[in-house]
Amino acid sequence: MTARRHTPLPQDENEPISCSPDLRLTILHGLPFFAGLQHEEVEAINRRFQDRGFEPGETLVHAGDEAGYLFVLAAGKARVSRPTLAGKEVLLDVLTPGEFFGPLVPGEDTYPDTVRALTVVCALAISSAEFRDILNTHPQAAVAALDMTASRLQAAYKQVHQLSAYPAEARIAAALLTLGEKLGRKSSEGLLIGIPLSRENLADMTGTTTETASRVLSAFQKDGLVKAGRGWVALADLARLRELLEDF
Amino acid sequence: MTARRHTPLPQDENEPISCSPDLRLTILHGLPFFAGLQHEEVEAINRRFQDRGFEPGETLVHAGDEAGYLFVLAAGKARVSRPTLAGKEVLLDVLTPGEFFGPLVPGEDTYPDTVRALTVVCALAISSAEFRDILNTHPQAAVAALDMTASRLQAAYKQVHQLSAYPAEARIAAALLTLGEKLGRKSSEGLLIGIPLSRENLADMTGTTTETASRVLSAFQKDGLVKAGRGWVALADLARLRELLEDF
DNA sequence: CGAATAATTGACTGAGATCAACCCCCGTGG
DNA sequence: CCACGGGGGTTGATCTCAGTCAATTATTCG
Repeated sequence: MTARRHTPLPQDENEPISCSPDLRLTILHGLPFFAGLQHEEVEAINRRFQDRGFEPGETLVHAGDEAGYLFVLAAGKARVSRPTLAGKEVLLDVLTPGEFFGPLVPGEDTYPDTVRALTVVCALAISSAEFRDILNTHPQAAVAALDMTASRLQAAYKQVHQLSAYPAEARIAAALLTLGEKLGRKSSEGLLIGIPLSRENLADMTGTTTETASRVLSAFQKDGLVKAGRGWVALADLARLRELLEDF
Repeated sequence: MTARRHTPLPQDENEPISCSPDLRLTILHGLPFFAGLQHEEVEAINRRFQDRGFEPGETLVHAGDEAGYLFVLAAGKARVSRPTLAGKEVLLDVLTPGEFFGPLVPGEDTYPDTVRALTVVCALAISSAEFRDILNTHPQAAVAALDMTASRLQAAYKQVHQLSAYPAEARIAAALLTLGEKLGRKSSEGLLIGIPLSRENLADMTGTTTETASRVLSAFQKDGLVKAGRGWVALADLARLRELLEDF
């Protein structure tokens, strides 16, 4: 028996922000990139971006496609995954507003990863060359980009470490805790992970299979560590979940 | 029978560059960070760094230590590894001249990783705050730092992907090819990997054990793909190694 | 209500970890 | 020079975690 029928996920908390022109400026101002800049500077930068909206599930870019544009995620969440030759997908990251992806140095000619919208997404697109120009003329933006990239690098290192050293159970616990930190919101079920999260997704990000993810999650649920249903997971006992990680 | 007795590694090609004061300027000028700057600017920057030399095997920073300084690797090579609670080490990266590590944003208070010199190393140390100041005032340096970090992020993603999707044999082949690209030099044995590389090292970076690394390497050797001995590996047949990777 | 998709559960299998014995270098000191 | 010792490397036997295959049950949606 699962914890509750229907999804407890805010199903249309579709953040009402779309890509409407009048909101772009506000959004840009709020981005860590341009936090310290003058209004006129942001306006000038604003003109250099195109905006594009995406529905949940839509693909922003497809791995292998020509890397025409660099995207800055203005609103919403997106998943970055890399396809395996065997047809599987490995989930590498979840992007939140302010983060960017795409060809940073002009040499990269195809996207290595597929990026898909998890919620309603507003993305700002720009050519690699123009983005570099902005970075070169606005040191704060460059430093902000560096900070974000450095923190993503740390997250990736953490993932490498865990994949190398931990068994499946611990990796899934770790993934849940990371997701909870990044995307968690309080709910009656516990710390609810704020994106649709299937067993398959969880398997993709921990290097396991749906079956293993399901078994581990069932075990966790029986022990009262999590509550889970079709497409969602909530963390019911953070402390014991962390504790479980220590044992490796 | 191994391919050859004694190590074919250039055992004292200890790049004669030390941290001597008169060479620091030259080194700084050569770093991608400061490539486009005026001589006077580099001189000013130079004064803000301390230099520190390390012998092969010496530890630059230890995981868990207070993250006092940020280091820029001026000369030599160093390995970045993260210890497991179980006492193992996962090799995350090999740093080459120009790359940096340490607390980039002032919040990071302890080093997450251990960094050890692989060769004679000259490192330039600076406080996080001062480094940020340099980045803020020299956009090109910030963009260079971003480029390096972005490329390390890509490498880390690649590693995550491989750990999740490939079996041990393929991961080892991939690791060898990556090392060959980054550290390879031509030799009579083939493309010789220019750092001491034990089976254990290889295991650490591919999430396997010494025994598995040894078995796989033996198999590769029997097939003429590599030549290996105590502490070194050379790639004898790049094409077939790459081909082997395709089959997954 | 069905049809489609997600999740669960069980039985079987296999890649690779673990445990253990042994060999080879290579440095050291008598 | 040789005896010794230790660390890296190899090889084999066994065991186990998790992947695979397969059947069944939930849940959502048209």
